[in-house]
Amino acid sequence: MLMGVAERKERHKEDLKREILDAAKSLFAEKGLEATSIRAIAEKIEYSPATIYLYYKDKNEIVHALHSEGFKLLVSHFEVLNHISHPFERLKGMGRAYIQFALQNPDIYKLIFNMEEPLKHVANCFEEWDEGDRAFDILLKTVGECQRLNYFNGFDAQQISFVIWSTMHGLCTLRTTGHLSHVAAAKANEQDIDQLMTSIFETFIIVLERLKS
Amino acid sequence: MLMGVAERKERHKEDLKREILDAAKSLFAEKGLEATSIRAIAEKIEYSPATIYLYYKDKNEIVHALHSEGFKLLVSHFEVLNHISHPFERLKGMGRAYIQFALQNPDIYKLIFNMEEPLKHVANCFEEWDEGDRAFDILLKTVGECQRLNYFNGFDAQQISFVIWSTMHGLCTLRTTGHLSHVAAAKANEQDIDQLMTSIFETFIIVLERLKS
DNA sequence: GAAAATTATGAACAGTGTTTAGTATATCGT
DNA sequence: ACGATATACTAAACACTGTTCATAATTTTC
Repeated sequence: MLMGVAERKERHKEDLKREILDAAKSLFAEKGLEATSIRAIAEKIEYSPATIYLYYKDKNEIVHALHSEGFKLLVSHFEVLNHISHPFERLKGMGRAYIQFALQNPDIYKLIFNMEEPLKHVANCFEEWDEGDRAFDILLKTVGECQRLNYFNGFDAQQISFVIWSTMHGLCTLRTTGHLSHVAAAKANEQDIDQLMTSIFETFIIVLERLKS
Repeated sequence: MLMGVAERKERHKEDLKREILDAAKSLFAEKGLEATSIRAIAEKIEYSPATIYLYYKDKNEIVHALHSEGFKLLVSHFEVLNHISHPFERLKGMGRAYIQFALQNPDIYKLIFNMEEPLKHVANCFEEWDEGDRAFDILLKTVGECQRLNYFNGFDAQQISFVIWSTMHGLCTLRTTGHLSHVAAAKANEQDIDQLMTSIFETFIIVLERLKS
């Protein structure tokens, strides 16, 4: 077999993996995770269901591929903010990026955070969540830099980082599951739900700012 | 038909509903939500799968019954704290109760919060989430009382309530999905995960206390 | 005890993820 | 160019799932 041919086939193979992933992503976004069948993905890319299994071991592997991709996207959103020199301003930017990511990719967000990962594969887990750890490290580092400017005085950087992550994650989760909208509606708060979310975020920022001594 | 007989049958019917619910709850806790089949529930109570459908319309109705029960349990955990006169102490108690509830009933917790409710039934939704709204109202009221003691000065009670809910919910969700453990492990923080969670909670309490003017 | 109403079920339907045996297709050495 | 070989693909089946429905068993009523 010629060298070039092998490459072309390899490329084609990668292309099909991408096609599968894209089809899966769009169907997940449209119908949800559980409601999307392998057969539906296969039909979308005009292949037999069995073909999917030549490119991905199972449905979980597809989910994890999207998981990994989603995380890299989130981290890339963070890295854009590196140019902001003031760490607290950067922290604010990260919060906004986090919210934006959750709102723009609600299904990927749920995929990443709201699902207990299949405990099985250990090796994979490490690889996947390296991204997660990196994201947390960026947060931790930023909080540390803030402390040198007298933010979060007297607090442990890691603890504060966990609190911040919890708050942002909780807010996004309540939003994407619809619970925020529900309670807001019950409180006759008819304003735009995203505006409510933004104002909650801003309140949180003010809370954090008050921790500056 | 005698009057007493009708009552007895009605009681039996209620008993079987309970049996189904208990079987479902234990199986959900053991195997998870999606992994538990109607057939498995039926086998556990030693009835035919079809029988389940004489007592519950669908699997969703079973889930919602547990949902409703779980919420009432949470609210009851809150109401025990009514005797605490100092509102901020009561708020702390609520936080602890919330965490305890999430840790002791992780599957019910996920059921309530981490699932987008089937959008279908409107009437049901209202009933179910009355409990949710009540829980939020209790929080809101407590925050309001705190403000009269100069806590959260200059903040809107509703906004602060949402921030508090977000933080607690985020913390519990990160815990029950295993993400907290993962990142903590990566940070070589080998201490007990529940202890970590408690200390994050305490840090959050200190943050809130700093908002007292 | 017979009739009527209630309660329980076996079997089936349409769907799921996944495996396998077998078929096309493309590449290879000659 | 052709037969052999390796690759890519798929139809069919398996063991599940939630759910329905006609039928059977049981209980209650008269």
